[in-house]
Amino acid sequence: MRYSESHKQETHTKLVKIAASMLRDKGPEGFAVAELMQEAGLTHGGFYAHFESKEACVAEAMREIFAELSQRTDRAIQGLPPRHALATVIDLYVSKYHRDNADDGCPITSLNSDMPRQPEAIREVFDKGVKGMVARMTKRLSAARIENAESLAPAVLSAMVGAVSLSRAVNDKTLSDELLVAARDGIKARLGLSDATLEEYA
Amino acid sequence: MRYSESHKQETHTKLVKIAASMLRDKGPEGFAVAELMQEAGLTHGGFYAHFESKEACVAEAMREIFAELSQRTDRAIQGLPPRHALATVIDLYVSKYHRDNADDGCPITSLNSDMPRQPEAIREVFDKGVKGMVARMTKRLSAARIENAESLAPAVLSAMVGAVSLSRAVNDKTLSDELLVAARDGIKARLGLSDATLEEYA
DNA sequence: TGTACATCAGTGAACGCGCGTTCACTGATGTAC
DNA sequence: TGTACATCAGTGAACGCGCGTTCACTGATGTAC
Repeated sequence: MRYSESHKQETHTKLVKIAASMLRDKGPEGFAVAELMQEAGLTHGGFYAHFESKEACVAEAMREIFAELSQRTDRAIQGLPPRHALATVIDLYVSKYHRDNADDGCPITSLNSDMPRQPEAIREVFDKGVKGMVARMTKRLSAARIENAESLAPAVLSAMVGAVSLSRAVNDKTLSDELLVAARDGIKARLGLSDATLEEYA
Repeated sequence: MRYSESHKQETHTKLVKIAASMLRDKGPEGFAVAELMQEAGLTHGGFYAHFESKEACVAEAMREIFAELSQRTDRAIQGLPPRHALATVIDLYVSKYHRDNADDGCPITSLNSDMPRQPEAIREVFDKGVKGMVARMTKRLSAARIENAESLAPAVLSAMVGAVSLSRAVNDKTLSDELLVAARDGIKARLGLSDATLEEYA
């Protein structure tokens, strides 16, 4: 059963990664321990060699997701001028890809209405994630020389979250597409980031 | 066990009302049939004299909620001039009361991240509710003489939803309050509905 | 270098529990005579 | 008007099921001698 010295670590990483996908796709109560273990090619009993409880697993997965997402976004806008960087962050978040791939997306969007029903430990991880995103948004707005960055950041973030959440919640494809595009354009327009304006500053 | 002729109807109405609260408070999987019946002073077996299944009960409750909310909003802005009416709708929706009383609020906010995991029948009811709200928002924007009402309506609605959802999802009271106020002011500012502007047009 | 043993990631049966649903039943009512 | 009966909203025990968690176990590995 044992393979190499670092084998447990590798298995653990794999489990967290799978949990991170399932958590966002099916919600905290929507995926089962047995299902997660099966996906990793293991049996359900082994779960408790890696996590104290399902709750602890969810918390760890959520921490990992927020960290990964932050890095991925930084990478995507690396080297871009501030206004383009900001527009890119919005375009990436309020996108069809994000809407259609919840398992690879932001937990704020996929889990927001689950959070009020979650235990304290999980809510704390979520809060840290939100605070991080607000802080980074504030920096990006400032860098793009947009006024009132501090009060605008939470407004912009919640508009982004609402747009993707609602476009996912809706079953009608046409309505969903409309919502997504209208919301994205609305947010960018409010920040003076319409495509024409971007060219101007490029 | 029988009381009056209309007794079943009364019981049914009461059950739908309780289900409507529990649905928004705890989510579609978060409340149990037995819990609902107990709340109504009945035993769980009687549930199936009123509903074909739990799913049917959730669908009916959601239809009822959307209808009730629409009427309540219309009543709240009755007689107000268009711009004040619009500002009032936003103030009522993006409010601490709405954040703190999910069981009495809008299902779009309390159930958005549950919807992708729900059966078709429930998603259809949800879609109808969203379409109704978008249509009414469009009318209100037009009445307030705001341009591009049709493309702005879904953007405004999703910003409102995102604001309340996120302020609920967050556990930290200070952060939650900040998010709520920042988002509400942002939406109103974008529509030229800041308090000063309202006075001007009053 | 070769052998005996301790370790512990992973196995798989079993647990208690809450869930949605079923069903034989009860008994107050409205109706037929 | 008084009596016998059909109705059906509501009762409560029981069902099968999936869940998170526990636990005695296995067997390849690293280590002690």
